[in-house]
Amino acid sequence: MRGEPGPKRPVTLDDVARYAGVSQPTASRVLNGSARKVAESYRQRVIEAARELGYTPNLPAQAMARGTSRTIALLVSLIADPYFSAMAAEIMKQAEAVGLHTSIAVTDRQADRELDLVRVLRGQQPRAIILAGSGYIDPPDEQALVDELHRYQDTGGRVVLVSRSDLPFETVDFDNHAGARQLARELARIGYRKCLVLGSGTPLLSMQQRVEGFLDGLIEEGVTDAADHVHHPEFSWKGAREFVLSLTDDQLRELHLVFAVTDDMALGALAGLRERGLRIPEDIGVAGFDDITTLRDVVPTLTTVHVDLHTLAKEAVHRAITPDRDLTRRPAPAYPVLRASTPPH
Amino acid sequence: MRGEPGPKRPVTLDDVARYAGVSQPTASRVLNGSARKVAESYRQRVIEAARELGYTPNLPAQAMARGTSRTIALLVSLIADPYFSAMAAEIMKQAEAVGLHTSIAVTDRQADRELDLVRVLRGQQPRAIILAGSGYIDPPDEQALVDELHRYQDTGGRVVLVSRSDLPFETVDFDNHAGARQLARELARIGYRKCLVLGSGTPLLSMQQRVEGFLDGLIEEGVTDAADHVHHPEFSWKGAREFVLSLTDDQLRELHLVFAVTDDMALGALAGLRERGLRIPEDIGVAGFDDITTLRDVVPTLTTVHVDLHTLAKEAVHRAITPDRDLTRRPAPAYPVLRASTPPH
DNA sequence: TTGTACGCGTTATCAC
DNA sequence: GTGATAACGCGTACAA
Repeated sequence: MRGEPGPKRPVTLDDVARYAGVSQPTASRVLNGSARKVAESYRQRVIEAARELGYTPNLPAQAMARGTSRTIALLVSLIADPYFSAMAAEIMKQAEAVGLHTSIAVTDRQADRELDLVRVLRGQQPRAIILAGSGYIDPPDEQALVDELHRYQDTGGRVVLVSRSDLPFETVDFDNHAGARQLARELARIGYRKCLVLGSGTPLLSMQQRVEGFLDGLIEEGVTDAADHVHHPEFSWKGAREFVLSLTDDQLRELHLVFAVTDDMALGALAGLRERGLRIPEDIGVAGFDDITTLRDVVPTLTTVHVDLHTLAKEAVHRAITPDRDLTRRPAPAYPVLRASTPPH
Repeated sequence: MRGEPGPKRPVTLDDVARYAGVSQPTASRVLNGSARKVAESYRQRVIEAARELGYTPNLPAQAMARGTSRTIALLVSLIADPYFSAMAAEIMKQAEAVGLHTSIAVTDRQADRELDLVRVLRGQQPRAIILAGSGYIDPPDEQALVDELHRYQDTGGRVVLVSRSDLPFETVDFDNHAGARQLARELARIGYRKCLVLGSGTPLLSMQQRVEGFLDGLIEEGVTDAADHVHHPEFSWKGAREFVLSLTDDQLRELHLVFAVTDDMALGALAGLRERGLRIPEDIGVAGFDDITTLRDVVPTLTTVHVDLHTLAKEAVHRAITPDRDLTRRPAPAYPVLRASTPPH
């Protein structure tokens, strides 16, 4: 049975020390300190006492005493999104691998929330702040955000941008251009030439790189009018679908392929194309970018560009904990994966 | 240009107070305290000083001084999973609505990690610990976990289980039984009678409730041999697919429907059925449970049981911050949504 | 209403 | 090696 429900005081290092019959600093050295210059007999007693009392270090207290925490703060725009949740999971895993906990905050795509959250996160005294992804509904008050991050940086914090570069801080990203270019070349080689390219209505460098990479790839394969078919609908499943629905039958009929800069948009386009009575892939091919895992059950399986999240996350965490600013940009690999949505044309 | 890169000290409340020409407690009262008994003139000066200096409260310090933080800790088994990420997002949103930040940790389905993480989370001194979802690869050392959580509870922390009830703590869950029962009744009414039921190989109460609800629903509609077709493959997409692949053609042919206790498993079954040459829904219907949003692009659209995440998350957060233990169990709604994967049979 | 003094749990700097 | 003692930034009795 449980004891009295009256909230007791948590077990502190002091309790452990007293219980073990040593001084509190000694207990600290055994349990949390690095230099192990404690007699083995004391050592054992302290460890035993901690175990018996169920001691857990008070992290806030440690953070304050040390002046730094073992936490990295992660700011993502969405979490209930397969792409961002995969990204968050990978970053958390990498952080864990180097002994860091991760605190996540979600902006929900609102730029003003981003500023507030950075402020809060900064208050957590994290080792680094990682801002992943972007895409806003309202235009960001960039200057205020930059100021806030600079203040954080000035106090020794590290700021790392993942898959975005709209702010003047270190960035890690995929090789968007190469991935899209390679995809375009492979598709062109199997007969896809008339391609509709759906970029992002929101100006995002990563997405622009994907558009340009795709166009460059087509041009290299001799497709000359590629740039004529680039559009920038709203950056979402909905936006892509609605754009496709807005096309005329004639416009649709002459297309070989729709390439969207994200899988999400590609699926929106796919939904729209089907609503217009087109069969995928018999009448028109569809390709995306990201290779979201949860799309394995979509039929037909989607041709896309696989991005190496693992490498990206590793690089991001590496930069988050490495003080010297090695500005060598090593984009994470991205390579095309051709599937059923784009059979040879 | 940035100033000297030499890490400066973060701005403290003391700095703000000095800058504003007031004492530190006064600054505290203005910026963080609740009772607003500060002269308006001082008030203004403090706020202005804080703004100019870019002050952010040191959360660890606040937590220590107050003895409690404004954080709730969330422990989920997976984050790169549409179901859990949706759950996490909703819980975070609800927490935010009551002014609480959320700290997420991921067990990656390893029970031993769960114990470690609870220990770490406890160290954060959160207001509450919410454990969402379950499903382990290795069997949990339940007693150690329970002890750890009890210690936390004894110091005034709150423990809330979401969608699991394998531990002796407050639980919030969906109305699994009613949702599955209703689904079964609706399906039976449109002709589905020979139903294969895929439960969870891992013993989980929620999943068992779904199985029983479904069977009860069938029985109410006059299907008598319902219980004969219940199986418990590994609790995953893979497990469901492999189970379906292990069936004989004869067994498959006589089925009208496959019901799996999660959408994830339903899709695994669907993949397996297709590999066996069956057309969905012409040859056999498929239904799941959860109504994962990201499945909107699956063809045919999946019949499932929609779960009201919003209500569940709200209830979970409510319990996490409400001291009195109101043990009235109010399961969150779950109701069937019939889609293309189960046309009238 | 405002300021002084102290405590929160921990680490770090010292003497011993 | 070990143990006093002083920080760390903030909240809060208490006194003024």
